[in-house]
Amino acid sequence: MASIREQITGKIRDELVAGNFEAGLPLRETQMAKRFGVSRGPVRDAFLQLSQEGFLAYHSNRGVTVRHPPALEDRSFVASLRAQIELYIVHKGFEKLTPESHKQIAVALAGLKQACSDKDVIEVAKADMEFHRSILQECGGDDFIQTWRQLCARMLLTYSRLKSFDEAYAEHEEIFELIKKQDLDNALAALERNITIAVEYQPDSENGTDKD
Amino acid sequence: MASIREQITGKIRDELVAGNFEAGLPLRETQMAKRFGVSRGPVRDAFLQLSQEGFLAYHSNRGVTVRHPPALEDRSFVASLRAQIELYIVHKGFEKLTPESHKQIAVALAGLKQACSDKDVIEVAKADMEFHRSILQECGGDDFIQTWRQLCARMLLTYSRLKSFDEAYAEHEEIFELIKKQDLDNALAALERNITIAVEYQPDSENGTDKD
DNA sequence: ATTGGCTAAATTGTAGACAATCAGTGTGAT
DNA sequence: ATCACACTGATTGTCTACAATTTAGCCAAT
Repeated sequence: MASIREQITGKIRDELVAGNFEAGLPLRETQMAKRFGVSRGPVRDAFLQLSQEGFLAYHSNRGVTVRHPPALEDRSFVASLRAQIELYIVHKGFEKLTPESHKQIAVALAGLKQACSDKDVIEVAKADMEFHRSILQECGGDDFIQTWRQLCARMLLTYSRLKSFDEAYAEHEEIFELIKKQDLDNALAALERNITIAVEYQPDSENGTDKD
Repeated sequence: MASIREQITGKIRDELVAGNFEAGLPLRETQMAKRFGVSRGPVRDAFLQLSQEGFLAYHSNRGVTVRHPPALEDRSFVASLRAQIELYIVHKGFEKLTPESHKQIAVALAGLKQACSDKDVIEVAKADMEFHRSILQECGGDDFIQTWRQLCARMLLTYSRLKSFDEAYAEHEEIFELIKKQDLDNALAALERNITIAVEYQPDSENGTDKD
């Protein structure tokens, strides 16, 4: 069973991805603790972790605030870094994939399918990441997952998929099929398209960050 | 004045960079708390933060262990990502640099000079990072500094400069001079050389990481 | 009107005690 | 001999209370 800290971290992260809190808004330890019916300790830990993950900005003695999404001009660079990491890991670990690996990825893909058919944007965003994460995991990319997560966090703060749910799912299914067929080159190309295309023509225009 | 958590985090990080703890070694909250004469709270926070920074590996209910350095084959990729971030930020913020910015960077450079003349490897490593950090800061790269830090952490776990202290200093001084001269192209080239060259021909051969 | 410092409320930072969990060890049944 | 299971010591996870810090409002002095 997951610890309270992990549960709290997940719940707050979900709300941040969902955009329930506007950028710059301060989150109070007491407020969250009361809301989830726990003490401030785990909430504090969650705030610290989410700050490190890039969702919150931490200010000494003044608490945390919801971090602003990256500037418009930086988003494609973030996507580029993320794509490079995924391509590197998949390229490196492609050989090691077993039928068991495929099964794990298939589970994640099924989650995405469900989320898409439910038309639940937040669940789609989470399932999208989980699909990619499972691939990285199976390719033995543990060493880079933390950095990858940070970049994803930056992208998730502005998540708004342009494509229809059906198209979104189809893209990922294609990636999975190419992986199963062991067609490395086309799998990498499909991955790259999927990552970098999502960042174009974002409506949002906020920017900046904070740090003490 | 810095909070206890920040002080503890810094001290432990220094020791990790210094290589005082071998990879895989578990660090105990009680042990560190006693050692620094504080309660477990701040130590716990420090462990959590250092885990996110990439220095420690966190295991649910079982504490943290010193993380293994990246596999030999991955190190140049880490360096490449780090270089891309620095080049991107400097390229983007070069215009914004003011005489005051130059002053800030000069301070960091002076710190490096001191560390080099003291021939203190750990201090050099820290001053090296601080020099680069100050440049990124002045170029307005706050948004990427966290990710940059993670990559640096991965590199620092195997820090062992091949060049002499004098050469190391000279490289950074050159970067600074080119920045002052506003020679963007050569500054970027010098930066890239400085970052990517340091990673070649490392003796170490440890690898891997852990995650629960 | 503006600045400066004082006070009080809200909030984060730290300490210490207790609960939950895990790794190892020994014991007994098969 | 081997496996299952309870027990124990060590360690992390959580809670509550208290200390330190910041912020905002107020009042007096210029």
